[in-house]
Amino acid sequence: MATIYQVSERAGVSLATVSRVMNGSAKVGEATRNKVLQAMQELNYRPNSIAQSLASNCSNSVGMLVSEVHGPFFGEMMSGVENELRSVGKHVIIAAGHSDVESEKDAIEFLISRKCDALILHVDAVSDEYLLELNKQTPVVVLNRHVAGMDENCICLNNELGGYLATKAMLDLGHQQIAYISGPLFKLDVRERLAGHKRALQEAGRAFDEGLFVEGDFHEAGGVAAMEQLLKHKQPFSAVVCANDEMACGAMNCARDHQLDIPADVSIMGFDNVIISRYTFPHLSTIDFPAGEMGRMAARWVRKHIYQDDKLKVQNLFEPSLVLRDSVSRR
Amino acid sequence: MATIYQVSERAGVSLATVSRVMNGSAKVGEATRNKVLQAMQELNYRPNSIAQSLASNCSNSVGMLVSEVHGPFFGEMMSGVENELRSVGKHVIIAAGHSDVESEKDAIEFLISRKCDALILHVDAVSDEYLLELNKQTPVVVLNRHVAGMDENCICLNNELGGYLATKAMLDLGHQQIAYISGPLFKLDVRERLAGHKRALQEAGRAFDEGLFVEGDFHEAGGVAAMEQLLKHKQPFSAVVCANDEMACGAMNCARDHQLDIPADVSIMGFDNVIISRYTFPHLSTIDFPAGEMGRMAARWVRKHIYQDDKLKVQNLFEPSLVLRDSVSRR
DNA sequence: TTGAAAGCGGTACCAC
DNA sequence: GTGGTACCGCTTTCAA
Repeated sequence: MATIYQVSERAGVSLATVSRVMNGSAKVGEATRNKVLQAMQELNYRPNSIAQSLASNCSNSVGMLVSEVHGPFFGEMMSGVENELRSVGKHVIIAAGHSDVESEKDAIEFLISRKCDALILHVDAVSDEYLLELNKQTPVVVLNRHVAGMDENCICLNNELGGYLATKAMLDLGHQQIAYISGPLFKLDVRERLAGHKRALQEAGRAFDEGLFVEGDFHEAGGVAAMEQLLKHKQPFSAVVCANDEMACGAMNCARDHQLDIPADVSIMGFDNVIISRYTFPHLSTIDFPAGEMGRMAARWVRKHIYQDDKLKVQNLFEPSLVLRDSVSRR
Repeated sequence: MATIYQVSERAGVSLATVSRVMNGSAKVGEATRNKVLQAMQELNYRPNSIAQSLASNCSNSVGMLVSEVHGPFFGEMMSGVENELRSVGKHVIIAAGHSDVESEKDAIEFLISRKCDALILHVDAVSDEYLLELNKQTPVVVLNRHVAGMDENCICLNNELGGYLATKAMLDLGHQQIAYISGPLFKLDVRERLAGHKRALQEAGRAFDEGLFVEGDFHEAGGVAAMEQLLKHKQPFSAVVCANDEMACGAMNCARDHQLDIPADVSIMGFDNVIISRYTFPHLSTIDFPAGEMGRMAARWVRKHIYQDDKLKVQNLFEPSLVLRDSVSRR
C-alpha cells in the first residue's frame, strides 16, 4: 500500500502539499495539484484513515447504542443513521445496551474507548444525571428521551400527541368505553402516552376509569395478561388502546381466545407501527413512530455540530400519526 | 487525557515497559508492573485505540455488511456478531448493501478504507469471482452463501434440508397435493430449498408438478400474487410450502380473501422463522433459520483466524429445524 | 527484565 | 503556493 510519502516523492512535491490536495484545505497550484493527483492514480494511493485519525484527533466514527440490535424498531433507527452518515464518509459502530444500567454504561465506555467523535444513544436504564455528565465529556445525542438541560441534544417523539391520537380515533369511531393497556410506568414516554390518552378522554367529556386501565410490560405476553385482566373485571369496553404494538398483538390473541371478534366485538389500537403490525390478523391499526427518520435526524445533528455541516437543520421534535387498518371499526 | 508517556514518567520506567504491561506481551518484573499499574490508576489512564491501531497495524474492528440494516433477519445476525465481538473488545462497523452490485461494492470499499481487520458479508449481488478476489486482499467470511474455493470462509445453512423438512412435514400430515412458492431462482439458496422440496416429494413417490409451482420474489406482495395464481389454475392442493415467511404471510392473506380457512382448507408453511411468524394469525409454521447463531459463528471465525483465538472451533454448516405452529393441520 | 529510539502514516503550523 | 518539520500516542526491534 502506497503512503503519502511515496506519492510526494513521485510527484516531486512535499508531504505537506500532498496532504493539502487530499483535504482541499489550502490553495494549491493547478499544475502541482495535477501532478499529485496523477501520482496518486499511478500508485493507487488510499489514505490511511487510522493515521488520519491519529493526526487530526478525529476518528470519523460515531457510536450508536440501541437497546437491542435486533428488533424492528431499532433496525429502522440504525438504518437511518447508517444511511445518513455513510453518505458523508463517516462510519457507525454499533453496540447493544440491553436496557440494563451496567450494560449500558459498559457499552458507552466501550464506544468512548474507540474514540467515537459522537455518541447516538437510545437508552432507558441510565439516569438523566449520567447523561448530562457524559455529555460534558463527549458529544451525545439522545433518541426518544427528553433530558432536561440538554434539550438541543434530544430527538424526541411527541408521545403525548400519539396517545391522544390513538384514543381520539376510537372516540371518533363512536366508542364510549375505551380500555388502556399501558407500558411500564417508570418510563417517561409511557407516562406521556398515557397523558395523551387522558387528554382525549377529557376533551370528549369522559372520565378516566381506573377499572379500564392496566399497566403492561411492552411484551406480547404482557398484552395477553392485561387483556385477560380486563376481561375478568367484567367492566364493559368496546375498544382497547395499547401503548405498543407487541402488547396489542397479545391483546388481540387473547381476545380471540375468548371468542371475541376483532374488530366487531372489540377494536384494538397499537403504537409504534413496527413491521409486525402489517402482518397481524386483522392488520393492526396503530400510531406511526418515525424511527428511521429520527435516526436520520440524530445523524444529521452529528453532521451539523461535530462535522461542521453548518447549513443543516435539525428537528428535535417529531409528530406521530395515525395509521388506520383493520383492527378497529365503528361502534 | 493521560498518555503512555506520562504514565511512564510517573512510574519511573520507560515507555516500552508501560506498553509491555498493557499488552502482557513480555516478562515484566512484579515490582515494576505494580508501579506501572498504580501510575495508570492514579492518572486514570486509557489507552488510545487509534494510536494502538496505527502502531500495531491492527484496527480491532471488523466490518459487517448486510443487505438491509432493518429487517428481522439481519438484526439477528448483527446481534450475534456484535455480542461475540464486543466480548473480546473488538468493534463492528455496519454497512448496508441493498442487494445491489454497485452498492455492495461501494460498501465493501468503504469498510476496507476503514481498515477493518476482517469483513463479514451477507451479500447477494456481487459475484463469486469478486469475493474470491476480495478474499486475497482482506480476510472475508461469507454468510449464507457457499463460494467454491473459499469453503472454510463460508458459514452456511443446509437449505436443501430445510426445503426437505418443510415438504416432508406436509407429507407426514397426509397432504397429497403440495404447492410450492419459491423465491427468485437466480439465488443459490432458493434453488437449494427447492431441491429439498423435490427430494421430499420423490421420497414419498410423488412427482414434482409444474402446475403447483410458482416463482415469487420473497416479498409479501409476491406471496399474494403467487397464491392468486395457484388458485386461478384450479389445480387442487391442500398445502402450500413457501420459501420464506413474508411470502407465506402474503399467501395466507390471499387465501383468507378467497374465503379459505387456514389450516382447515389449506395448510401453509414458511421458511426463516423471523419474528413476524409468531405474530401472524394463525401463527405460522416454518423452518427455523438460526441467523443469530450463524452471525455469532462468523464472528468466532474472525476471532479464531484473525485474532489468533486458536482453540475456538468454527462450524461451517448449520441445520435448519421444523417449527410447527397453527398454520398447518392434518389432512 | 528494562530502556532507547525508530517508525506507523498522516496533519498542521511556521517559514519562505 | 510550497516546503520543512514537529508532533499524534503507541508498538516493536535492538541493545544493554
